[in-house]
Parts: sequence; C-alpha cells; structure tokens
Amino acid sequence: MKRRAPSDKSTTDEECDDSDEIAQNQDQDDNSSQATLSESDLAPAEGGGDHSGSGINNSTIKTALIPLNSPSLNQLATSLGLLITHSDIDVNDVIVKSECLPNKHKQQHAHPSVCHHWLRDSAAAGRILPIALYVLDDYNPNNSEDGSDDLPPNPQSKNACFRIHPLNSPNEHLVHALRILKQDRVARDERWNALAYSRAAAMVKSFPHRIRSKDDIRLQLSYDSNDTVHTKNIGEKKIRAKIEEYLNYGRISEAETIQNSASHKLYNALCSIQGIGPRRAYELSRTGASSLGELVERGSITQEDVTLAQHLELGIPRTEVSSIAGVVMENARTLLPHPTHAICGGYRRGKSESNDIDILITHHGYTLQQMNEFLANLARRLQDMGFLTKLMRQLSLSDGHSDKHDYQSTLLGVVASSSKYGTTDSAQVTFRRVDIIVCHPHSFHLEVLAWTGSVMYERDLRAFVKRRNLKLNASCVYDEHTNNEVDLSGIRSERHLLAFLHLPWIAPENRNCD
DNA sequence: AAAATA
DNA sequence: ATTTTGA
DNA sequence: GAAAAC
Repeated sequence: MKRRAPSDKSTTDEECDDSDEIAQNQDQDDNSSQATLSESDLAPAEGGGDHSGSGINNSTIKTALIPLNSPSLNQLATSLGLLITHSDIDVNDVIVKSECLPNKHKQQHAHPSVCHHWLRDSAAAGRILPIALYVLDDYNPNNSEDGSDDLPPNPQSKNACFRIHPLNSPNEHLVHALRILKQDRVARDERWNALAYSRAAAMVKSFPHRIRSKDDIRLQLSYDSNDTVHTKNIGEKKIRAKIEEYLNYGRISEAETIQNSASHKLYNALCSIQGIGPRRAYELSRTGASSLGELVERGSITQEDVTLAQHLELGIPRTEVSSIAGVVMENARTLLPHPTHAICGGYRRGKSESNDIDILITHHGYTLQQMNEFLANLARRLQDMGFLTKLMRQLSLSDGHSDKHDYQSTLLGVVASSSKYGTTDSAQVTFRRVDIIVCHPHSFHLEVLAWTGSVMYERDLRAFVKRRNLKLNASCVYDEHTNNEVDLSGIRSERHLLAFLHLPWIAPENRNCD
C-alpha cells in the first residue's frame, strides 16, 4: 500500500465497473434516521432508583461528545439524568457529562447495564444505537442482529469509517502536502506524528468542497466560542498552522523543502524495494549515499532488487488488473469447481491504476484447511506455467501432509504480465505484485472488508469496534474478554456485515482515505 | 501530533 | 499529566 | 525478537 510514491495523482474518472461478484444488494428501508428509542432499548439501563442517577450508578464521570443536531439523543441523555453543557470548543456539539459505569472489565451486577461508549457511539453514528452490544454483562451477538438498515455516514466523525472519502478530492493539493509531511515523519521514525498527519489528510480529503478560506471549512464543521474553526483530527497547534499557511500562500513551505531534499527522494526509492521498510530505508539513507546506484555498488542492495522495484512501481491499469485476475481464476477453476472470488484493494475502491492485485477466493462448503491446500496447489500450478515468478511468502507445500498443516492462506507473489499487444516477444513483460488470499466462506465478507482498505479506513474500523469490546481482524470477529468468536455465517454481504457492526455503509469508492 | 483518559 | 493511537 | 508484509 505504501508503495506509492508521493506522486499519487490518481488520473481521473474511469467508470469503476461493478463487476464485483459480491452481492451487496440489500433492501434497506431508509426511513428513520431520527431513531426513536424503544422500550426494550432503554429498559436494561434503567436499574431503578432516583432520578439524577437513574440506573447508571455513581462511579466515575465520563464525557461524551454529542452533536446538537440529534435531538433525540439529547432528549435521551436528559431522560437518563445526564448533564448537558455547552462545550467551549464547538458550538454544534455539547459535552455530556455522565455518571457511567467503568467500561470493560469483569462486572458482578445483578442487572444489565450499558457502558458509556454507547452514548458516544450513538453520537458518532448520529443516531441512537441499540444497546445490545454495549451491555456490560453477557453479550450475545445473536440477539442483537437487527441491522439490515444502513446507518448514515457522518461527515463530522473523527473516525474515517464514518466518512466519505472519494477518489478525487477538490482539495487534492492540500491533501498531498499533508501526506508529504506524513511521509517525512515516517522517515524520521516519528510514527505517531505521522499518524496524526495521515488523519488530518484523511479529514481534509473527506471535505466535499474546495477549501479556499477558513470560512469554507466552517461550512462543514463547527467553531468554538472564540470564533475559531475547529476540525476533528486537526489540532489547534501544529497542523492547524500548516493549513492556515496553505490557505494564505497556497503552499506549505515545509512540504516543499521535504519534497526537494535528496534524502527524502532516496528514502522513498529505498522503500519501494521489496524487503526494505521504514527502518532499513532510514538507516541506508543516512549512510551518506546519494543514490540507489551507489548503494548497489556498495553491496547494500542488489541491482536485481532495484530493477524489480522499477517494475512494481508502475501503476496497473484496471483492464490489466482484471485480466491478471482472469488468468488466476481460470487456473483456480481447474482445481476447484465453482469458486467465489472478489478483486479487492485499490481496484475495488475504483482507482484507475492499482499498485498491486488483491484476489480473494473462497468456496462454499470448504473448510479453511481445504482452501489452504487449494491455494498451495494453485501456487504450484501458476509457477509451473511460468506466470507466478516469485513468491514472497513461501507456502510450505510438503505434499505429504505431515500433520503440520502449515499451509498459509495468503500468497504474496509476483507475476509476469505480458502487456497484451506485445508484438515483440520477451521484452514486453511487466512484473506485477499479486496477493491471492483464500478464506473460509463464513468470513468472506469480512475478508473483503479487510482487503479493500484503505489503510486508514481499516484502522478506524477496528478502533471503533474495539470500543465495544469486539476485536476484528481479516478473518474473524470475537469478544475481547470472553474470546468467543462472533458467528458470521449469517452475514449475507459486506453491507450486511457493516450494518451488523453498526457501521454506516460506505461504498468502496468512498473509502479512499489514504 | 492529536485526542482520550485519569 | 499520562496514555493511546489497528491487527 | 525485529522488521517487513498486508
């Protein structure tokens, strides 16, 4: 994913063909975004007792940010005896100070109660969520599977997985400048600073209109009592200053300096080499060398690596992505009757050029074990025919099954893609990075979600569900405390999955947060 | 570097 | 003021 | 166990 140099100027529109084989049709009644609170939702939280604490006991004081434009939430908060005060940061928001149970951890209550995250999450979702997932006692995912209606996106959310991030932003320049700053922080091994810039860039990317002045930002966001604009993920100190500089002068001088520095260029070149990540690139780029060539001569890297990197740096047009996937699937079908597959990654997000090709394959009625064996066979087949030329992650294909079923379910490799009209024979081959992933059919939609990205979308997705004590990875969802896996066999589509997780449906083309 | 928590 | 930041 | 991979 990071393989893309700063010049990520995605060339424009190309109908993102929806030849996704994943069914994501789902009837949603789009009625009530002004959800009403059903009795059953409220009941468990009302332990009884007097008013000012009503049900929620008097341990700690937590705060939650709630948008004012959600009257039902305010009403709800009041009915629970929560204190609502105006924040001095943000006029459109209020701070709810609630007496709330300590979140997580073991509890020995006689009656069910919800953690304060419920309120905050409801605020984030812009609507009142069912409490089932927030009940602190035994959580049973099956009795809360109500959600076949999409939640609306929330442009003001701090979480990328609630916002819309189209492929092309009207503020591409600013976003690009922020990304350069991000890259620089990565290069300096300042991981968290880099994350902050990524978040800020994603936030800007989600603005639907061109920003020319602070007033433009106000239109989408909120301001505090001092008439100062405040935007989530854009702090008051550093990043705010950079953006103001941009608004005033049309550029961020630090970004330009970075972009012109030789060490920055060398660092990026190094990172594009397989097996060299931030750490080694950092080390090598400060050995005094000024070019890759020099490092090759010193023996730090090989010419072969450099040449391969040059191939892999080239964007892959959509047509080629689907034709490569076609070759893979054609061979897959000789080993497996009717596979289900999806092309994920940037392709699914609608990018006109991809950095690599992510193909996800499953099969109804197969176990993960069987899928893994299938993948090993597929790998061998693709290698034998000379299509798959390199395996980055070696699959141990000890054909005699030695108990140790150490087959893997992801294949990271390189294929030789003959650029179609290659009139000339040998020379017209381009090497492309391909990831082939197999999974259990029950986790298919979750895998699709995970392999579609973007990185920031995934990050915020997982951060968000974690606050409900759910852990999510590419292949399963489970309860953090009980370690019980959530049964996903009833999930019919990626969209259904998102509804199940109480997340809004963001079309893949709008997950381009990075 | 920013936001959440204590 | 300290902790968290995706898995 | 660190780095790199997604």
